[in-house]
Amino acid sequence: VPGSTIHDVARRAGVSIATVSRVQRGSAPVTDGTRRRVETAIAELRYRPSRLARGLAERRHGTVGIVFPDLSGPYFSAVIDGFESASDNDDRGVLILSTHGREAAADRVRDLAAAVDGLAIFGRTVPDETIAELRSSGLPVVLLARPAVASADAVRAENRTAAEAITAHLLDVHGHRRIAFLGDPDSSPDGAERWEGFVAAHRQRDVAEPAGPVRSSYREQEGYVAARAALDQPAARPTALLCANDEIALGAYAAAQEAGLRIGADVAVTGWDDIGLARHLSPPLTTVRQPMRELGALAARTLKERIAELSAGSGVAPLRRVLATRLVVRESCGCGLADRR
Amino acid sequence: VPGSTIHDVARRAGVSIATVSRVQRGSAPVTDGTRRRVETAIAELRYRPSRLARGLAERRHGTVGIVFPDLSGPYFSAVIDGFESASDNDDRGVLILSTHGREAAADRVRDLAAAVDGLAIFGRTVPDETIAELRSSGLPVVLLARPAVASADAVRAENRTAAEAITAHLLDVHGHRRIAFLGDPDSSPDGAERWEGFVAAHRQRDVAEPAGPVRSSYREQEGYVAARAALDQPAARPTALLCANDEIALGAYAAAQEAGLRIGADVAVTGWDDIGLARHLSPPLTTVRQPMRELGALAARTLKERIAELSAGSGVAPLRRVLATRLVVRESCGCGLADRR
DNA sequence: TTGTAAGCGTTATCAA
DNA sequence: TTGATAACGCTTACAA
Repeated sequence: VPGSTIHDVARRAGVSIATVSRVQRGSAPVTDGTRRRVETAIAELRYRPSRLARGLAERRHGTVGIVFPDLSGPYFSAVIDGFESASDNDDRGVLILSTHGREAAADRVRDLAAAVDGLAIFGRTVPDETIAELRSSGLPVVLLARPAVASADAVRAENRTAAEAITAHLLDVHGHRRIAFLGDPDSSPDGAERWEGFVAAHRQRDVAEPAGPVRSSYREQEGYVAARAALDQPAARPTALLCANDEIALGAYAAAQEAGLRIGADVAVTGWDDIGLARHLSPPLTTVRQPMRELGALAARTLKERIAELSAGSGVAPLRRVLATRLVVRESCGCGLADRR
Repeated sequence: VPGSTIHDVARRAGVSIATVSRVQRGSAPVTDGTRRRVETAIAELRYRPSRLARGLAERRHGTVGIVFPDLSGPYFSAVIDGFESASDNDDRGVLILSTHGREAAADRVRDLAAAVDGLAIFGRTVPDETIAELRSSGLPVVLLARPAVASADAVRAENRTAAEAITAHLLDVHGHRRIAFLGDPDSSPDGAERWEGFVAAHRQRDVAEPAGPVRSSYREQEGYVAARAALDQPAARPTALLCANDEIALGAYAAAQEAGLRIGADVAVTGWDDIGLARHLSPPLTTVRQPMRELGALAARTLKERIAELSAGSGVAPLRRVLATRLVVRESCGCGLADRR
């Protein structure tokens, strides 16, 4: 019985559509007999209320959205996983959008915004003004891995201190004096903060200011190219490569091996994220672990709360949450060299 | 001006709502002057038609859905990426749902079905009858990595022949006679077919029938446990581990190393999927590559076509598409041992 | 406890 | 070229 409506059910059960509505959402008392008749009709007709119609009447979509710059790679996948899991408990649909780095993103995001009760927005996918606009229309928005803006909530993972820590490790423990930063401070807020921490660690010590970043997107392929370029400086070849994420580090592994350099011994390499593969590499990758799944989950929970508040009508200050990250020392930095096979 | 409606715009522009609708969707000719007034009003009010209302009137949701058993791991993430990319070109929202292996899945899927114009369903997330029910309600459904059912379209990657090929490689090239299959034929159609190919390869040759599968989910952790169990048979320790996916193989790597076995030399290990990390392992993993991103993209394109046909009203036979997979021989099977560092 | 009817914000059909 | 107005399928006062 394809696409039966509330009217079909009402007719079949010999009641009004109001009663059907009451039965199926339990919003008001209904006599046992009536309820049974309605339930039977619902079952027989396989009736499911139209989400569109219900949403229109209730003035809510029953969905939340999440916007990414890109969907590939373990990082985003972990965030989605966390976001979906947390939303799911709340029986909300999850709409997902990737801007694919396009410029026309703002428009698609506005489109998406018109289809959800709340929106999580990642990094630099849309300009600040779009976010402000969304907020001013009353839509709950939580920002991910991105500086706070307007009255939107913001959750992110700590970058600066961890970047200082990993740089310090290279500088102090292993005595490196020429470390190259592989990544792009301009492409993402995360990248910028990691770069800052990197520079700060140098300044806090009495060592030469580091050279500018060797630009690379977060992809392995570009990481490889950047690492080659960095390593191809006979005069001042860096002795360590601090990569802005693990995928870049992967590219660096390949480049180093090609150059006949042993990772850990001849050149140190570090990553960021601690994706699943990091500990399986040889040598295992020293990196910074960030709680990606938790990031997504927290965003979803925050959104849920805000949506609830909207009807409750309380006015809480925007959330600013920074999740802890932690240095994971393995062997690619040069630690535990003796253990290497 | 939060949440202005078509009426607000009409009032402001001094026209009827019908005219606003015509202007903003270009469905009928409108005088230049009128158009301009309406456009101005739209801009000033930042008007965006409600998707709910529009959907109700147009009888379409403007979204497609995709259902997974699980969202973690590189495999699903690649499929999502492909699916989203292909849907995006069509300006459709993508609703994503993970059943998390729960039994109550059917109900959530039916829920989701009430919110989309088409649905892609993965593996064994819902029972056949649910699929038939969905189809009979007229909803376009495409099945992923799953046997065809009812009138739903189905796309999947080839398993059996590839499983035969990789088993043959182990049997013929490397002369193994005791190969353990790590995975669970009962948990997914893919797993079942891989197991069948594995057994078939044995039967086609004059070798002993393989032992039953060593059960393992597709997770690294369980793969590790299964590999330990397999390797812990002093009497008849297998000389090769054929894993149902790369993550299980990862667990097998750990187990083998723990047992003091050199992978490739003392024990062969093979995987399935060719996830990014496979070639970065040491030794690099011999596996079967399947086009995961393409699988998702094809599902999305198929859905799009079916949805278009629905209004056009043509009645094509359900699609049955099997994407090619291919054996990727690296070193974990024992090949190129001399090159090993 | 149940029914009637007024929305919810669009699209689309008819007239004018 | 424009404007009324009837759907679209549901929720929810308000009456009975």
